[in-house]
Amino acid sequence: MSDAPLRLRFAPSPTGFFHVGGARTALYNWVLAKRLGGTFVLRIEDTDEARNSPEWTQGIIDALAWLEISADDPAFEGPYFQSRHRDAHIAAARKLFDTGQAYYCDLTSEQIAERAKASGVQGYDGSSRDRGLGPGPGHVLRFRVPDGETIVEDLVRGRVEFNNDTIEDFVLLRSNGSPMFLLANVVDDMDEKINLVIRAEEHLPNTPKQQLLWDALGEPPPQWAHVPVLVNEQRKKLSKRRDKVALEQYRDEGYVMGAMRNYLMTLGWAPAGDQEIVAWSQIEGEFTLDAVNRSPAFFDLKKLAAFNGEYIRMMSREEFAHAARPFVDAWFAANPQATMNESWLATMLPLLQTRIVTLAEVPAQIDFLFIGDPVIDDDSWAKAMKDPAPQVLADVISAYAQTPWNADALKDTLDAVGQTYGLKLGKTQAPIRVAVTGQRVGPPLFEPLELLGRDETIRRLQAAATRIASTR
RNA sequence: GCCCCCAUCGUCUAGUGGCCUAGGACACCACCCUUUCAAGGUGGCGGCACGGGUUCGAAUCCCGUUGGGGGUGCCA
Repeated sequence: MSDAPLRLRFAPSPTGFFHVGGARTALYNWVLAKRLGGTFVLRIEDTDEARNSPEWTQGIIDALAWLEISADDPAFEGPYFQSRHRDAHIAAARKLFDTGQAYYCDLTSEQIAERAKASGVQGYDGSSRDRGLGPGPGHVLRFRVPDGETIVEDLVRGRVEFNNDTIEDFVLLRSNGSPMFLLANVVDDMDEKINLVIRAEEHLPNTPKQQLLWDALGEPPPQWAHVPVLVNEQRKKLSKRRDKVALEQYRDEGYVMGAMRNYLMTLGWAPAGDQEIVAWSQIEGEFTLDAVNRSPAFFDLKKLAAFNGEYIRMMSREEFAHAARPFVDAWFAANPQATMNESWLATMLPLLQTRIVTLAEVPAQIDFLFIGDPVIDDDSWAKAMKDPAPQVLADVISAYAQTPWNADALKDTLDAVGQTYGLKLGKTQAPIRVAVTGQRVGPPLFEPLELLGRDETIRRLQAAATRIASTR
């Protein structure tokens, strides 16, 4: 490798939501840029006019920022837009044509398919190579693949050999004159002085073609590193159609950045030691490409969830309250009849921190506090209100009329009632919990009772007693 | 079809010829703790795809088989 400063790039196309696979590739590029003092170039490959849309570009920038790949960081350069370099791509194409390394071809896709069918050999057969065609309507510019073999030295996969006979004369310029990916990508890498390309393995078959282009244009190719693809449970490449791949969606569902970032890094790589949940600083200090795995990795939602729960538990109370806030606010916005009580929220939040996996679960755990009547879950009701629950309920109502109103006393009083029926506390609290919260499971019970106060608690207990009476 | 890549518990991985009776994590199961549910603790289940070599010695090196994946566009 030369002594030139390390320049990496991440080159997504703005054709949809930001993909978790793209996020992993971006992270691998970013961590190396930070680790080695290199530059991370963001290049938006917006040359597919049919599928591009400007809003996706902002989505990419926002998603990267969420992962703390910040446009404000000195290591970050860009974004550059490939579409603005069209002239350079075309100039490179012209140079290849002028030097005899590319030629025009007027065959349509249909004609090529017919010839392939007739000859039994798939792909384009190079039949226009020596026809001396110039540019014109319906003419594409094709690269004249030289004889020999192309050897790709890959930092992850080692030496990969391709016989040039297996590489067809690929298209550089469409018949409308616009440059194609293979060319544009190389010319931009050249212009931006990229010397290490880290991308997904699906690009490995493109690499000999691109390396040939570098040679033909008279520049030494960059180093390559092809990282394994991310796959679904069927072990197929993650796809936007089939799989949940939008990074934004995970963020909106309450996955936290640290967990996502840490998890993504462990798909194909592992930090030293027995710990895989580690600080970003450790990852930055340890990551190397030769330690990256070569086989595809399954993007496992369960493990992501486990990481997320772990990261939530690692938060301080303040961090957790801050992180949960948008989800609480969203719930109140959707439930205008509910009344916010900041102090109650602050009391409950710490009780939730070990009980949720995503931040989006927060509102459902505490909503009963802020609405007039809890929404009774039928299944919970049926299970909790079996005998002797009605009698327990009645006894608790009268006992709670005079108990000192604090969580400890409420617990002791309830326990005492239960014992007269030979019940353990776990059983005794069930009907009370359902009466007050509507649910059989939830956060610890006595703290919210204390918050709700004697009147409201007894009102809810009585409502439950009435409901029992009316269904008998 | 052709080209290329890959192959350690169900999953993500550690392992770079002896430290491996293969380690960790997720998931799963059991027990403990416990006001429900979690969290936490303890323990358990479970793997080097197969067949040949090389070597005193192979999860590690070589070859083959099988299996999986990627590519094969006037998409990127």
